Amino acid sequence: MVGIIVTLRRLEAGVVVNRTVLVVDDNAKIVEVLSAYLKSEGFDVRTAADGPSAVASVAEQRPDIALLDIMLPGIDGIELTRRFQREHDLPIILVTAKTEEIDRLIGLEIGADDYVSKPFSPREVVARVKAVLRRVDGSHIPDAPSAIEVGDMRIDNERREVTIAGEVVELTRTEFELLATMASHPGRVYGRLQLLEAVSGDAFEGYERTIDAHVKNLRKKIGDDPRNPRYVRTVFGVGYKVGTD
Amino acid sequence: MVGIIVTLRRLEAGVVVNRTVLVVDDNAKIVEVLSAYLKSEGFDVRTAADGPSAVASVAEQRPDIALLDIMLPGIDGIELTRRFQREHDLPIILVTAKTEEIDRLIGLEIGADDYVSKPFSPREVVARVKAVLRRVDGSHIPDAPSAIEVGDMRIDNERREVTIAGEVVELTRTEFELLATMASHPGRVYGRLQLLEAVSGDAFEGYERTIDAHVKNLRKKIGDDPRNPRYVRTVFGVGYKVGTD
DNA sequence: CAGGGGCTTCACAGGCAGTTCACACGTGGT
DNA sequence: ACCACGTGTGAACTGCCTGTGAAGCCCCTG
Repeated sequence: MVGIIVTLRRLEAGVVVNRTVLVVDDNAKIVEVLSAYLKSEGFDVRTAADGPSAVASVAEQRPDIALLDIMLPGIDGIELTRRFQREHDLPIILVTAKTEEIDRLIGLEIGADDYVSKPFSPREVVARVKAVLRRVDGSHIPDAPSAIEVGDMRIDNERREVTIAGEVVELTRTEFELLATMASHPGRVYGRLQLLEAVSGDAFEGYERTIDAHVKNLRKKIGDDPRNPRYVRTVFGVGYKVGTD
Repeated sequence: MVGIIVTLRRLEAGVVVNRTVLVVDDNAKIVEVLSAYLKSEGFDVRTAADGPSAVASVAEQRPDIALLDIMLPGIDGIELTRRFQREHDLPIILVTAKTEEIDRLIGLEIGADDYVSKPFSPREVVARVKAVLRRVDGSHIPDAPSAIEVGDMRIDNERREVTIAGEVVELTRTEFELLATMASHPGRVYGRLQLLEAVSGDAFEGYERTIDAHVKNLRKKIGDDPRNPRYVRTVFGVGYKVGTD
């Protein structure tokens, strides 16, 4: 069981302080991947592998937000959520193994600020962490515009929704991640390995050409012709990019 | 007239040099992935697939840091660590297959500067490489160069795009690599073998004159006259260079 | 447990890019 | 000025890269 704490910058008595995120999961790999992403986004990260460790970590120093797995040794995520919210008014994002659990949790009025179901992409988690922090203290969190526009296409990270000329386009999780990743830096070229990592969290396993398949499906849905693309351009021998030539 | 925007560099006797990382692993894919990420962060990367090759590579030219797999044909990573640290005072990051091995290794006081356990994310590795280099020589490591300017030509690595006086010039992958490689050290002369390696990743197969063909095509696209070049100059009997005379 | 959706992998086809060759031209040395 | 050798160049050839449809697999759903 591992817990991670992450932070984004915040102004405190005139001093710039990184936001701290506590990540709690017993899967070391998940913790590692999330840590890397959160750190690269400017958060400070602390980790815990089980319930009691998480409690100790929060008691020692209150993080700005906690990411809790539900299945946890010692004390489970639900109990932790109750305790942290009551005692520390801590924003919480719960991680569940099954989608259906979310409904049950909401029914139980657990009161977490957001939920993420596995499998999730690191990008998605980071986006939600930022969203919750933004919502909670309404402040300026650098980066992460909630929506990006490329031509008449609009990518809304918070709602996880893409519209073209106002029309909603239904995308799968992977397709959205692919598009959102590339659109976060329009014009920048992304290699297949980078995209594979952004989509699956691991660049080492998996077939690079899988990305091609997703790009194909994505293009079909957004009505993009590979020969004359408006949105997703292929960069021969390198990868793909979105937007400006 | 040469202008450099940003880059991962260090001043050495007045000369700008990229940091060099030696990646040693017998898994070709891992080497490939790590190389890609490290290069995209502005590092020069050399690779070796076994112990003896690594020794030869370091003897030939000392890298700034080495990334060693523990399980290695010929000479294992632990022995390499001892040798490199004793003989070259080389910063080392060890890669292990099992987390538990790390504790054992620390117990053995191998003296590596850091450890990474598989599976790891490429980002994590890059972060640790930077951290170790920062720790070792105290200097801040800036982010990867986003663009280099030579006269009115701008080479944007992130977008993989070249503009001259604001006009975009369409280049193939090889042409871009060629130009970007030479432009990373304006004024420095590159031999055909060096360029062949930079472009194909392998200097030992291929015809040197192939570079000439690419230079020809490149010059045509950027509007450079071989007799009176503004950007890519021929160094008779040696190779090519970009920029200042 | 049958159905469906989504992710991955595979095989094939077409096209673009890389390589090579041969010859013309320029360079530098004698 | 001549010669030898390195370089510029256009065209043909080869090979790699990408786009694509289809099949397999896994997980979730009803």
